Amino acid sequence: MTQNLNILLNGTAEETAPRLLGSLLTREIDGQKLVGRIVETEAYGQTDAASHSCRGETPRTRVMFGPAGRAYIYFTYGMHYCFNIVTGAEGYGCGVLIRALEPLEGSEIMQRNRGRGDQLTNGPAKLCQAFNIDMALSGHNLAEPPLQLELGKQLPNEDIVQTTRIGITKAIDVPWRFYIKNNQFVSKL
DNA sequence: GGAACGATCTGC
DNA sequence: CAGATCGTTCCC
Repeated sequence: MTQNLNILLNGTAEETAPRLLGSLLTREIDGQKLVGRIVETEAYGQTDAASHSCRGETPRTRVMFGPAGRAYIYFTYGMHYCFNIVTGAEGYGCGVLIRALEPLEGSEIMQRNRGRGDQLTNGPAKLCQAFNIDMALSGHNLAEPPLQLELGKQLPNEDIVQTTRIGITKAIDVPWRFYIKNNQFVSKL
């Protein structure tokens, strides 16, 4: 499994982002298990004005420049966490933001974590709250519990929509957002 | 030291 | 559409 991740994550963020669609994210907390299927991703590259890594390595972005297959998590707007999968070669800062999941297992716990019964994982900060992902998991190796990535088989191109990214003010024309066509758990259509 | 600004979400 | 709310970055 670890070897498997390395093969896929060797690519750049924009190569990897569409291939992560359909993969599973498993979270274990207090003996409970949460599972979600990745349905929306965004790529952030090193030479990308919208990326945290574009000005080089800083204390905050250090994980992005580390080995692929780790979790780059950041805190934003004074209250939200977002979760990325680091890709690419060590020393090259890029990653894939996970924007939405389809809940497959443990949705009752996700509801409790979210404090509501709907909109559990259809947004980057929402899914972090549902999966209890915060800075404690920064740099975590996603081949290991308690947060694991299990690669799915690559989806056919006709099932993937490619478009521009959301919520950014720089490089707004770069088409590095990918989501599963007709999936109701995507954050925004 | 200080100010500006978020890869967002929620409720009005 | 504005407010919440604070760490990071950059400039003086």
